[in-house]
Amino acid sequence: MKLSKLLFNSLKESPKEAKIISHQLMLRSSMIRQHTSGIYTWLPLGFKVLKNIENIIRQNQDEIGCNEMLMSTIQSSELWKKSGRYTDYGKEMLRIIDRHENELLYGPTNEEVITDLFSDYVNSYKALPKYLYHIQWKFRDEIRPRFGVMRGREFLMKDAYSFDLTEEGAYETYKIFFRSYLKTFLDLGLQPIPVKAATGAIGGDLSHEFQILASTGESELTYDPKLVDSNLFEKSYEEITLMYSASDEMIDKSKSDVIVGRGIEVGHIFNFGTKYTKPLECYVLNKDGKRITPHMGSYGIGVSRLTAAIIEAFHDEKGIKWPINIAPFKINIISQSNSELNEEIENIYNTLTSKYNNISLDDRDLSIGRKIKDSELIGIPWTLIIGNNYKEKGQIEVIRRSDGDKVFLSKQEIENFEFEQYTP
RNA sequence: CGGGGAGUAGCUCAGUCUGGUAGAGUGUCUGCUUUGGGAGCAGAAAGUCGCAGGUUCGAAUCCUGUCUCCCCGACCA
Repeated sequence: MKLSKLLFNSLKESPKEAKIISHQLMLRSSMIRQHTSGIYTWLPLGFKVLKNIENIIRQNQDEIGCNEMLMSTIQSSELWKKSGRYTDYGKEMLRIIDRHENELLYGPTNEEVITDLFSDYVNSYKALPKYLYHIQWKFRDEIRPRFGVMRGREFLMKDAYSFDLTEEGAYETYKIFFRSYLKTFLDLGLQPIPVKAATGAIGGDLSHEFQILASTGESELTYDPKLVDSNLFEKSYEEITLMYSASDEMIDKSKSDVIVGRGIEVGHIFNFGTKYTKPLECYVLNKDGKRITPHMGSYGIGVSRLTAAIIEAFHDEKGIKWPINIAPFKINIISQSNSELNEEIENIYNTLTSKYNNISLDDRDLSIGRKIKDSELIGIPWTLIIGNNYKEKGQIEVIRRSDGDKVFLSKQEIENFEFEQYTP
């Protein structure tokens, strides 16, 4: 994409409401704009990042046989009255009355809707287990929204729901999701710490949060340092859960040899048995024709929060440093304006675009210094400068955002350069 | 919800104490000069001073009410 076409306006100073680095950088780089407290418009750059994260999550869900679907944002209150949560959920729930005086709500989560749907569509034990998910906007009327999209009221969440015939089956499913979550966060370039967690309003007896370590994180956690391991996925569920970790309300004060830190909760998984299937009268028939109440679990990932969490993990004083598979653009080509090289540059841009399909060309009429600053702020993994060095020596300067390393390559070499081999 | 703070130009802020009719930096626009690290010069546009009411000859400034936003704490992906 040519940056002259992009709705984008970098800010030198950060708006005063932004207190944490990810919020500041998201505002300065035109990723988001606040609409009202805890509610944001995703501008083109932020939206690209959001979609990239979403796709990595989607691939991982699909890998474990999860069905993607899309449930509505607005729900009827009826099912919530059946499950008992219409009163339990309290003021966090945004309630809406339609013109016929019907009570509706903006969904904060989807256990009721999915259980009702499953109950209608699945009648036989042969269909189990089934995993369903969607990626949809949620609304929770937080007491105090803060830190930009880190704690918004409206947020994008991937929520999956599993249905198993037995408690044992549900436990096996829980382990599958547990491991899939580790892989998802590692794919996103993050180091997840799974911690035993309280189950809160969702209910149930088994639950893990997935935390990303960050000093600005909202939750306190303690963990065995061995959990910080980029090969964590190689270990089994049992091996991992033997290592100690706990979120604040579960902390065992007598423990030693553990690290106390702060984290950003980016995922949460629950195993809650028949908590919803029972009140909503969801059942399937077993081979004896007897009614069996399925065991459920639910599995959330905060997609919009992850954009902020990733920035918290990858930034420096100059701006964001996106991992290459999340970056809004992989490569940004910078040139001088009014250059005689325009045709050459256009060629290089087209060649790289056909290879990587996600390249930007900064064709704005600005000084080269300004373009470099913007490229750093936005956090594009590779910046190519086609300027004096190219004119004089045929060299393109290639700068890697992660560490600032530079190499000078010819036009020929650029076409064969392995840009994908990149970790921040 | 309790405690604290703030609303003045797109952004950062001064002006409010002591009332006299709107300022700076940055960004934006135009022209010229520039072009390797947020360039220089000249010119321009841009704000019903959050909103409503009151006091006053006169209100960004004083008074009353109200709305919004932010920060600290208790809940959550």
